[in-house]
Amino acid sequence: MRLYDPTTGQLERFRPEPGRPVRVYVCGITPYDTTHLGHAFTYCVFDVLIRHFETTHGWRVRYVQNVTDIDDDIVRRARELGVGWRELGMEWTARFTDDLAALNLRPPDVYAGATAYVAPMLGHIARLVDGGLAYARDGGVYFRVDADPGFGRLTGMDRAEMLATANARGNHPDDPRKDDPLDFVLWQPAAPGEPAWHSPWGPGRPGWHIECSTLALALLGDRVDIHGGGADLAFPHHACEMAQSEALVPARPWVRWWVHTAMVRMDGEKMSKSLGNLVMVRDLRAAWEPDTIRLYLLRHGYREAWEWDARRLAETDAWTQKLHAAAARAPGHGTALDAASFGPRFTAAIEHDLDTPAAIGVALDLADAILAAPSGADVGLAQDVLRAVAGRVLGLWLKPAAAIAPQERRPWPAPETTPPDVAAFAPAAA
RNA sequence: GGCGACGUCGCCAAGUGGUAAGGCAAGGGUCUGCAAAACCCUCACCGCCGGUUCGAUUCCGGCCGUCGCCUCCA
Repeated sequence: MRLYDPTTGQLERFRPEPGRPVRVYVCGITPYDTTHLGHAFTYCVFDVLIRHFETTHGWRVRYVQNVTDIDDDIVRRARELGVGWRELGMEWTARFTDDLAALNLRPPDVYAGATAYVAPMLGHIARLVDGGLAYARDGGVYFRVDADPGFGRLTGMDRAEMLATANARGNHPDDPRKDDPLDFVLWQPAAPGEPAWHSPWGPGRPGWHIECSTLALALLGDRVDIHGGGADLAFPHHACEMAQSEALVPARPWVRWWVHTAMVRMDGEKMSKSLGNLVMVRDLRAAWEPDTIRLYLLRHGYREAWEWDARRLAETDAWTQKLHAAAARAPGHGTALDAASFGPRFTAAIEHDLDTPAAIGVALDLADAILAAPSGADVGLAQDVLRAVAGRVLGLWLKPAAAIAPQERRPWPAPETTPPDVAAFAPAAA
């Protein structure tokens, strides 16, 4: 398969490492107000990629996704709402996974909350400190960006540029605890009343970036084949992950393939929590077939930013009707419809940098052929092809939501979590 | 400012070194008591300026414009 490699800027041939499963890590959500179309787009893209690996190539895939279940935003929002941060996170995570399961997304093999991996994170942080790559100060621990000459290379920026930019933007370049404005937090000291875990540096909670490094290292080993996420994570999140992880493992590169999905816009601006311009999957589900939502997402290439457009969604519904009608047509016993060319055409589209828009086009052509076949024609084999490409790879249900049996859905597990060491911190809170 | 992406008919959008799919909208028509639906037909020299070439919308350079990222973010 040819897949865009941001380190070379070109399409490169992807293959698994011999004798190993394809190790896929996709950065998950921070659950406090999800799931908007942007989230759905990202996870849907990786769902098709993984389905293609498993179904078309027969490769074994080990898929890990995290949940940032402890975070400033969660703590803040919980306080605003007067609910527990854990309950808030669990509720939004459940909504997220329910939305994705409704859209027929394959669950990860391991779905892990950051809080379930605090202990190994502390181990990693300690190793970074011991190695001189990080320093502890006033209860916090910071990664010394200086220590990694290649820091930020993923986005092609050099250090001076990042520094100049950060300073020009007035982004806390003079946090007294940090040696360098670009240094980032590995362990954050907890304020009184906040959830906290014990650490050698005092009560606190993990920084954002370390969680993904630790989860990937713990669950996928020293190397990741595909590390994915939204394009907005490329910097700094993935740059920081890379710096940490490559300081902890010998593998170079630690990640063989970074895959970033483009942003979804609304009214010309990125759809994001902070702007509040969100289209929620939950709301769409009330009005449209799951297949329509899936097709609508996948009709956009994963590297091309696109704009939310209700009219296009409505248009896409016509595709759903066509595909459903083709899948539901009575097979017949007459002359068999020759659909042999559609499978290879479909696969060629997917193999070309996951060109889902083109792949959908092939599926629609196939549906046209099935529907246009003479009355009584045997379309059974053609329908098998349709189910293979549009069903198993694109992940469509190929039938209305009302016809989907409960046991056909693959619910996502609740993420693993671990409660904070409240007892150790409670006195300070009081 | 730096890095990156993009700029194709009113809107959305595919695509190619040899004069550009499709959808929506619009206009015309068939049908119909009128209308709707359905079906048929019509509708673009591809941001601007150079260069390469027999020939560029498609390749290269510059410009203009839009968007994204630059420690909240899928």
